[in-house]
Amino acid sequence: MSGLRAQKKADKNRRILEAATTLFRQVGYDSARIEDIAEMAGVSVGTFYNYYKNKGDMLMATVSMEVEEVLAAGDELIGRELDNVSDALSELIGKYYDHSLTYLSKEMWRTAMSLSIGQPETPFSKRYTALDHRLSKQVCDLFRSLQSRGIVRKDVDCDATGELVFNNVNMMFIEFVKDEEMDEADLKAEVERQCVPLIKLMSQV
Amino acid sequence: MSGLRAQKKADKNRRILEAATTLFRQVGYDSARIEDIAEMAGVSVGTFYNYYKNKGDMLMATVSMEVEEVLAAGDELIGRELDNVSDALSELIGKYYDHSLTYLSKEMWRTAMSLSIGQPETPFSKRYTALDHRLSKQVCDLFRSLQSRGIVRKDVDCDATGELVFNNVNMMFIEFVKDEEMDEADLKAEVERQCVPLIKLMSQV
DNA sequence: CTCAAAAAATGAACGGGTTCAATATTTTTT
DNA sequence: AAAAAATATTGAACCCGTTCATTTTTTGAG
Repeated sequence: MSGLRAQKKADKNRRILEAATTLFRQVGYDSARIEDIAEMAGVSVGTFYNYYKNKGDMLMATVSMEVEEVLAAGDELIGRELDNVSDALSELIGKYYDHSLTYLSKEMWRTAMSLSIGQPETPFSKRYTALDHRLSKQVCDLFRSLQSRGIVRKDVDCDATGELVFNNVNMMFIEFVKDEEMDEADLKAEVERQCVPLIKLMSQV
Repeated sequence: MSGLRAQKKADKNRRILEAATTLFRQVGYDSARIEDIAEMAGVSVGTFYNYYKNKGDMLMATVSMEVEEVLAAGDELIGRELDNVSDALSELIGKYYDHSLTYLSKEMWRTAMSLSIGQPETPFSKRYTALDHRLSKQVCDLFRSLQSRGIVRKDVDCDATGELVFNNVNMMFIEFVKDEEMDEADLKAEVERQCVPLIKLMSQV
């Protein structure tokens, strides 16, 4: 019987993850001390560090979950037959933004982004960056899909434009999480404002 | 004689700033301990905190200096009479990037950005964000200047497009400072690749 | 010059993330 | 089933940024 160890491990892993996400949302990422998380999970501080490399790593589990779900929703959208760039993009971006606060608070997003920029060599940062790239790629894919159906001009470079749009969407999202006052409607309005001119230019005449 | 106090204060301020920037560049921001900075400046740890609110605040002096100089160079450029969007933009962005590592290392930039996102309510973040906005505004101004001289199409929204381009330039700069391998040429090539299609679209036909 | 008030300097102590040597538990071997 | 080996747990100790009560220095009034 060598299942005992694996069983306990899985159980503890789950309890730690649960305790951490609960506390992050309840008292905020910064105020949630490792000691508290460990206590709530019924393990010692040392054990916490056997399961997660550090506090930031705990976030990645949640960030990953959030972004994976968003990516899946996006793929579903690309499969559909949309008939103009503006609506298609609005809907894709809407899915990104609507989902963004499902598991994560603004503070958690800020921390994730902050870690990803501040410590680019960590696994955390590399995973975060990879997720970002997949999102960026998805915007490119949407454009390509629309282009193949004659909705986007043939001479538009879908990769360049997709990245351009995604970078913008992402930058606006950073402003969004930096500002507790800003709500989703404000965010969407800002993106709309900045991207509309570009979309007009790339639409079939 | 009440100049003694002010004199000493200015002197210590200078010594602390000098020690900090030296150490930040010499051993890196993270590895430079407050204790070391204080010792090199010939003051105590407590005194360090009388002069700067915290470690991150030390960075802002340097970041400010860097960005102010870049902004001045940019203004000079806008004054000149350039005759096509692509060259004008390349030159402006070139000025941004060429100057970027004059006083700051990549690690220092990363830290500044990381702090600015992670702790948006601090004076540090607010100052950083304000500098960013001025840079963004400058790109808009360049476009408007070109538009008034018939080089950019009349129907282009200079603010929307300027922000779009700046956001992209900024995001590429983030990638640049995140990656120690990446050099300035790589950075410029990436921006070129992403922005060229947009520039074509906005140029006068 | 003296002294009380104001300003500045100090470093020990604190807090919280992280490490690690010692201890405990589980698995494997015989 | 006992011993040895492998694996997991533990919490005290460490590091470093930051704070704050105490001490030192400067100033201006009498």
